[in-house]
Parts: sequence; C-alpha cells; structure tokens
Amino acid sequence: MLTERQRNVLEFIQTEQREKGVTPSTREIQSHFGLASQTSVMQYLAVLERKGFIDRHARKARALITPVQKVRITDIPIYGQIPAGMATLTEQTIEGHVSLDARSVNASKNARTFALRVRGDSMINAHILDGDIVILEDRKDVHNGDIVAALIDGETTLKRYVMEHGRPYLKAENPLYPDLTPARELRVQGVMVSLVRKQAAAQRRKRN
Amino acid sequence: MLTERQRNVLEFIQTEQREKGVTPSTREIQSHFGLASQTSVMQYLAVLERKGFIDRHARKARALITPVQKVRITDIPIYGQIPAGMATLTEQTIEGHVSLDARSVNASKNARTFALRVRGDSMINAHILDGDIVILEDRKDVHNGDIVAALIDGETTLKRYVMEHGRPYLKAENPLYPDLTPARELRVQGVMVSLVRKQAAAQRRKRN
DNA sequence: GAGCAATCTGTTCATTTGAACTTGCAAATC
DNA sequence: GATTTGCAAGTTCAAATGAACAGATTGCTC
Repeated sequence: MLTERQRNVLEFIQTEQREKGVTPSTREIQSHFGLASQTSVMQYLAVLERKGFIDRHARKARALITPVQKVRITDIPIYGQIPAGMATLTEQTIEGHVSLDARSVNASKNARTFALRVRGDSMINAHILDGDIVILEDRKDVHNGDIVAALIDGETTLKRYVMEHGRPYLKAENPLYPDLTPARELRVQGVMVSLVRKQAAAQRRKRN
Repeated sequence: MLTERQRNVLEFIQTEQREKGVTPSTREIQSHFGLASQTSVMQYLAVLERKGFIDRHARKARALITPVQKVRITDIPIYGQIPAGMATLTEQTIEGHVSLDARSVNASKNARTFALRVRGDSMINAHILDGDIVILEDRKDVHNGDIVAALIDGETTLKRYVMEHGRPYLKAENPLYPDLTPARELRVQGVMVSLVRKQAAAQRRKRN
C-alpha cells in the first residue's frame, strides 16, 4: 500500500507526534530527510492523504492528523456501585475514568461507551472477577451469548444474555448464583466489549 | 490555582485538541472568546505555562501541549508472540500499542511498562485467557504469588511466581500444564500489573 | 494613594508555514 | 513509444502565526 519511503515519512510524523506532542511542519520533515525542497514533502503528504493514512486541515500549521491520535483516546466514565435503576446514570455516580484508545477496546464509533466496576463473583466462570472494570456499549443489537449489563426488575446486573425458546433470560456464570428470568421486563443497558483488570499488587489470596 | 477565565481557556484548548486533533492557534482562541486582541490570548498562555498547565514550543505554530496528552496516557507497546529470548525486545517485534492512563493500569512511574499478548490457556485458573493483553512492569522486586513473564531456560512464559523452600519456580494456573522449575536460571522480565481483554463480538463458544 | 494582579485593546513585526507553480529523471506499465 | 508513478529540486506567494511593545481598566491589598 505504501512505498518504503512513504512509510518512513508517515512513521516520522507519528513518532514526532508521540514524542513531542506536536506534528512536524513540512520543513521539519524536509530537513529530517535531508531533502533540498519542501515541495517533496508536500508530495508525500498529498499521497499519504490520498491513501487515507493522514488527515489534513488545509492551510493550518502542523495540522496533520495521524490515525494514531485521531482514534486515540476515549475517556470512559466508570459507574461504580450501581444498586438499582441505572436508568439514571448521571455524573454523580461516576466513580472515575479509564482512558484508552478505542481500538484496544473494541469500541465502535457511534455507540455510547461506559464502564462498570464488577462486584461479586457471579461471572467468575466467564473469567470476570470482583473488582474488574467492564467496558460496555450502549447498543441496540444484543446477541445470544453476549455478556450484558441489564436492568432486570429494577436491579442492574452483569450477566450473560441467553435466548432460549424465543425468550431471553440472564445466566450467571457461577453455579452458586441463580439465573434470572425477567418477571416484567429485561432492559439491556450495555453489551460488554472489553475488560480492564488491575492486578492486586501483592496478592495473598492464592494459597493452594 | 486557576481563575475562572484561565480555566476556560485551558479547557477550550483541551477540547479542541481532543476533537480536532490539533491545538488551536492563538487567533482561534481569541475569536472563540470574542476577544478583540490576540495579545490577550498570549497573556493567558503565558500564565498557563508559568503555572505548569501547558507546555509550549516557542515560535512554533499550534505547538501547545496540554497535560491531557502529556501525562495521562501511556503508550504501551505490545510484544506479540514471543518465542524465545525476550532479552531482545526491539521495535520489530512490537505488535501494536495500547494507550491507557497510568492510573487505570496500576503502573508505577519509573518502571518500564510493556504488554504481552497471551497465548494458550496455561493461566486460565487465574482468569487470564488466550488473547488477553497483559500489562507488565519491569520491576526488581518480585513477590511470592505475583504473576510474571519470565525467561526460563530460553523461553518466555507467563506464569505465577512461587517461592518454595527458598527456591522459586513457575506455576501454571492450569492443571494440564506443568510447573516449571528452572534448570539453569529464572529471569523475571516483568510483573503483571494489569490486564486488558477485548471481548469477542459475537461469541459462539459458550454452549453449555 | 501606591502597588499589584487579572483582564483587555491596539498595533506592528518577523517568521513560520502551507501551497502553487515548473522542471527533471528513472522505473514500471501499457 | 507513450503514459503513469515515485521521487526530487528550485522558486515564489500569501496567509497563518507567535511575539513584542504600549496603554487602559478594575478590584484588591497594604
């Protein structure tokens, strides 16, 4: 897709961006590659833009946008202990933020993304632990087998969404916990797309 | 620390940075706040820099650096399939990056942080799955029970570090895998501090 | 009242910077 | 042989942009 040279230019831009926090000007790129003419750089930029590797704000200085940073960071609010009725997700219930880039999290562009801190071991067999931060998307389409945060009979829980005989229920991934069949309604608030776990520093629990 | 007005200016800069990918020029800031003189902006920037809220590259266009992008995010290189001898961690073996903020990852400031993509199920009972990205720190102090990436007899693996009778060995968290006792040397390359998992979109595996 | 910090205006400069021509050459493609 | 693509150089512009200097107002403190 890119020639050797073109890739080098792109990499230089990305590196500068990352290290200095600012994208280089055309002349800085020029001198880095020892080119005698700034026009050469303009040509590279034109190619990179045409091929979709960068975006440019016309006539603005240092206004290159590399895909690296363009997608980059999503600030995801963590809603902590949600007792009941997450319908009212407000700023007040926000426990903190995780910042990570959309790609490393599987997040789609349009859906609203948020996070929950998991409490309890009800999803232990899905390898989701107490204290894990689960990142969810507010999506319409829920598939059979997805792990979801759902509001069931007034309480929000993280469970696996299972469709059986045309009727959905929520399955706990732990035999000690009951599956939940909605008495009235089952409202899915988010579909799990990712998980972040902080490892306890010195862990004592394992002693078997 | 900041006056109302100063904070507004800072926030505008950060918002622009985030949404457009480029920091605004002084004149853009000026017109956003309806100021008649660009000098006013220069004064704000001087204050913000003096107070440590932004960095500036002198005489460069749009060369503001906001703490948002400066501190916050750590770009963690992911080393993919490491067959043997991670002593040679070079750019070439980098599979990609995860970007997340140091706090949500438990990362200490001074230690070198990197990530590995896990392959295999040898740590399944520690709830680490095939495909998970494990974030590690290159630390000196390893505690009994820590999960570590270690170079044992020329091969890098992720295992639990267990000290028994004064001798360390590597314990797999899966009965199907053997524990590893170092024949020659056991070199810990990193201690696990965090984990990031992308959830498979539509998952078929669970069918029990 | 003097002094000071925060805020804002007005004006002018020197660079920086993106952009638009043109020309040249070599390798690949048709 | 003609055309296209990648690469490079040289020149010139106009606009964008950071910076400096002078002055003014307001409110607060000593």
